[in-house]
Amino acid sequence: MSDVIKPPPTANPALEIVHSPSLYQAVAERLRLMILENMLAPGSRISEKHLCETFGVSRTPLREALKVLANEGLIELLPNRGAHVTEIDPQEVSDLFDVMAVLEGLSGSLLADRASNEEIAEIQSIHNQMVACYQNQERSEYFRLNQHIHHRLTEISGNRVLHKLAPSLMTKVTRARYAANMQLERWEQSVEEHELILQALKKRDGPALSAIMSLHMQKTGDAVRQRLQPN
Amino acid sequence: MSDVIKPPPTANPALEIVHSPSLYQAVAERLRLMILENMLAPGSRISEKHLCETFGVSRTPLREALKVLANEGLIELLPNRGAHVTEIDPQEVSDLFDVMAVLEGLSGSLLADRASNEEIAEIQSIHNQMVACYQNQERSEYFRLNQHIHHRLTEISGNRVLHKLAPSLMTKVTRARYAANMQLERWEQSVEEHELILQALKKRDGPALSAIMSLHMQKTGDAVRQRLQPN
DNA sequence: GGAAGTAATTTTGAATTCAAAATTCAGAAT
DNA sequence: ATTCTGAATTTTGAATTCAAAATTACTTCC
Repeated sequence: MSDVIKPPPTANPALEIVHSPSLYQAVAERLRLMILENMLAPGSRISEKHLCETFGVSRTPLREALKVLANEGLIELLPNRGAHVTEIDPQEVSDLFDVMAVLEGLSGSLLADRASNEEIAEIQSIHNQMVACYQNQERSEYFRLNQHIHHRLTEISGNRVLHKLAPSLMTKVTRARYAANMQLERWEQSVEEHELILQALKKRDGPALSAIMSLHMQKTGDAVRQRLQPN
Repeated sequence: MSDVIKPPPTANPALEIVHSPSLYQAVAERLRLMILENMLAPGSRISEKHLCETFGVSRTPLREALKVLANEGLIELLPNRGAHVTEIDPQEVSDLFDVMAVLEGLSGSLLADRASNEEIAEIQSIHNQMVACYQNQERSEYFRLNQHIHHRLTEISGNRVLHKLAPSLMTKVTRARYAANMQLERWEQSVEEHELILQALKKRDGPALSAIMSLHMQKTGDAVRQRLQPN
């Protein structure tokens, strides 16, 4: 294997490193996505050399990215024994949703006080798109909008710590949902809950909004729990 | 400056890199502490070369540590322009305490259900030591025990996500408290609140414990807020 | 045929090197 | 004196190199 012709940066265009603020961030971003979508199996070992070739970067920025991901808990670094993708532990996923639920509750309280009319209209608009996706059974676009609306809600809540914290937790939530491969029944229920959220938001009813958003996350958690622990 | 005699690892023993699982972690740990205690002033630029000499390590592990700290939000990495210690933004500190308050609330709910008698006895013991420290006005030891009791409480709550999340937020809380340079008046009140927490825990009164722990964090936040915004 | 020990290979951790970008400094022009 | 220009220096980003540890493969012995 000495005469392997090194291919141009990478074969798979989906894996190419593009629009990079800095190289390690681009690599971290890519890795996150790969772990999220289970392209890297939980528990599997990550070969530095292999990933370097895949991404077309040297080990330095890759290893920097690995350190960041390890800090986020997506991978584990065993000293002198390489990086492993963390397993999806049902207990940890359960714990995660409990934490997310109280954070959503906080978000709801703040939103009722702070959302402007324009912002509420924007949320309504995203919600309408989501309903349309549901009716057309456009699953992945619904998923994308769902991420987006959550992101905007934490942003509009005006608590910057919450807004910075949520995405990294959401990454794990999304990973668990991928693994759980949610069903349609829950989809309908979820849309209804979003409807209730919009109503409470428009009424600016803090306690109600807080309760519903928290409950929504709890129920999502229940559904994921059920599928991860088929007992 | 070509004949500089390189000193043994480092001059200041307090800065020496010791008990390291891996080098970058040890460096990250040290840096966290230095930022926490305002040895590195908020807003100040971090010179890689200088820190390498201080720690006696090469740039590689230092830069890995910087990436991790940036991810935690303790420093900012401006591309091609170095690392800066993040400023302590009063608004962000305020937001932080709001988030911590709901997390403490969750912790309280869980603790009432899950703490064993032995664990409650352990918490009581730490609390007793804290009271003794208060009576003897041993400020720094009280501070240390306060960190410890919070850490144990999240651990005993049994929610691993909470237990992993809290320390990194606590780092920022501690940093804000250092910056605010808390006064004695609040100290007495704080001890009383801890007393109430113990009582609720022993009664295993979930709602009460949740409320008190959350309130305790909110009040700490109020005190810090007041000192950071002297208006 | 299987286990144990040892050499070769691979992989990791960390220092060094190299190139590009930013900063500093000196000198010239206004 | 001040501002502009451009070379020298420093600092950063990333690749490469080197040493130590771990893994693999091979040989020998039972």
